[in-house]
Amino acid sequence: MHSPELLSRRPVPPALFQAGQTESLETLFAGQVAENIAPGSAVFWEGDAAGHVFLIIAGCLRVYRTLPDGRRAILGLFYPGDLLGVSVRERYLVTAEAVSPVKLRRFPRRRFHQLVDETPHLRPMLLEKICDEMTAAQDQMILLGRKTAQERVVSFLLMVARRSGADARVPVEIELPIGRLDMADYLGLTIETVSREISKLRRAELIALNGPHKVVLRRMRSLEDLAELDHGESSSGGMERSGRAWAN
Amino acid sequence: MHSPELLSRRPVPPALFQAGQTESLETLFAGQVAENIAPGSAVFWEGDAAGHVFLIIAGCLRVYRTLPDGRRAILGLFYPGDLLGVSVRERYLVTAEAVSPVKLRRFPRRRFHQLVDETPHLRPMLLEKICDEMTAAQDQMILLGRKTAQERVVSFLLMVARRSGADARVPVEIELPIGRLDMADYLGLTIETVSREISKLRRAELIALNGPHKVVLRRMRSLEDLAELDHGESSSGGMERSGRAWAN
DNA sequence: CGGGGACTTGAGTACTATCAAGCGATGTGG
DNA sequence: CCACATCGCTTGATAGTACTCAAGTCCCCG
Repeated sequence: MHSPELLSRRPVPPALFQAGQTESLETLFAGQVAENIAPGSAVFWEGDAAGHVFLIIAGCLRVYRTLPDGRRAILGLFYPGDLLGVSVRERYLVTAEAVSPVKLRRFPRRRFHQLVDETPHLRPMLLEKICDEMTAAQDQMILLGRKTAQERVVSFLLMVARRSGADARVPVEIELPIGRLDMADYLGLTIETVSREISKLRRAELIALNGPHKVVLRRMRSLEDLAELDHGESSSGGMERSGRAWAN
Repeated sequence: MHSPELLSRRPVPPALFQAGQTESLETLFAGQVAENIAPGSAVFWEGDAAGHVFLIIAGCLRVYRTLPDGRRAILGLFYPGDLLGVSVRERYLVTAEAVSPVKLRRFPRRRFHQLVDETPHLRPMLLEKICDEMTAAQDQMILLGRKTAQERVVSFLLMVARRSGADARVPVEIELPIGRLDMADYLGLTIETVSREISKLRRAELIALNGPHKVVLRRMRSLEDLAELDHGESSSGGMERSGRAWAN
């Protein structure tokens, strides 16, 4: 959902020069120690006082909220380069947990906002990050509200492929960052449905599996058709629509 | 309820703004003519060049996106006081349409961002607006991904009640801003399911109807239980949870 | 008074969830 | 080294929620 190449033409604010000290938001974190988070441990919990902003260096995190009766919804996945906890709120509204071994740097939240606010060329960068997050959230609302199980799973695979930088044509092998249960909670499905849809895709020879976490996308074009891409997330031009044209 | 007169201060030419004169984001729009949009007409379309930011003065708008095969997902509803089109993107990613007669003011987008960027006390206000929108989007993802039809409908009714400023106890009458089809596309359901759930709530005497658009919430506490409120949207303290404890 | 739109209700279906095994890797202890 | 427990995933059988298709009602408006 982050397509930096399309957005990088920001109008640079005509303003005072800070002598090019901080080039980007990331450099704010350069002085902070890198921390390691083990898979399954939380960076922060829903309800915690929002003390820091985090820059992800390596690994993958899940951000989720839980209903009173235990149902869980994963609201986003965070990758290297993403900022976590930029919200203006005083408390985190979600829980953030490492999925794989994560490396990150933290920065006090208030000071972060203060620094960004004082640095003209950083302000639009923060706004853009947040707008990207908003766009991702909108894509997700469409997926959850209007896509079928199959479309959700395929959309997810394509999203992972895109984030892996694999715009490449034909057989792309991707590594799924999360397990089936996380996929289910991210896609608004059950673990069994996710598993079944993946099996169906495999039987249809649109994908192949090298273990449960390695997926080869064998026919990108067909997959893109199946995902019912809306314009916001296209990664290569699809042509005509085919109904559910393949075997069950 | 949403007093438009609060937003239409003195008409001050935007060019004259100096630090200290602008009290809030709304005042930026004070000098712009108010436009009227008829129900069903669009303010802008998905894909349009993002030329303006809009301040809603009166009425209600739906913001949606459509999949290639026609399925529609309403991503948000906009009310007086809300800002529309604040995204940093060069094109609108959604369509915005008036539901009821809408009154709004527009402001050139780039100039809006430039002005906000140059005005220290406005910057945090914009950030906060966007963070609020993000929070709403997260609530919606939980609703769409993990709530049942009944919970979605009840959540919607309570959201409308909250926005109507009705924190009041007992029998609250609310006016639904949108019709059944819009509710369906907003809640990720079909029109029939929405209708049926409302009928069930009526038969259970949790609500009453004065025509399809006027709903009396007769037992707030029970409704709140049924909505499976997560912490982010509580409007009055609920205590214990009750399973689906009422007749079908 | 008739037409149309919005909403409601009914009957049958389909998709996804639920419940329940089964499978295959990994890891541990006897 | 192998039995055995565990965990994550897959598969099967069945159930149930929400969808689809189809009337039917109500109300507004011409």
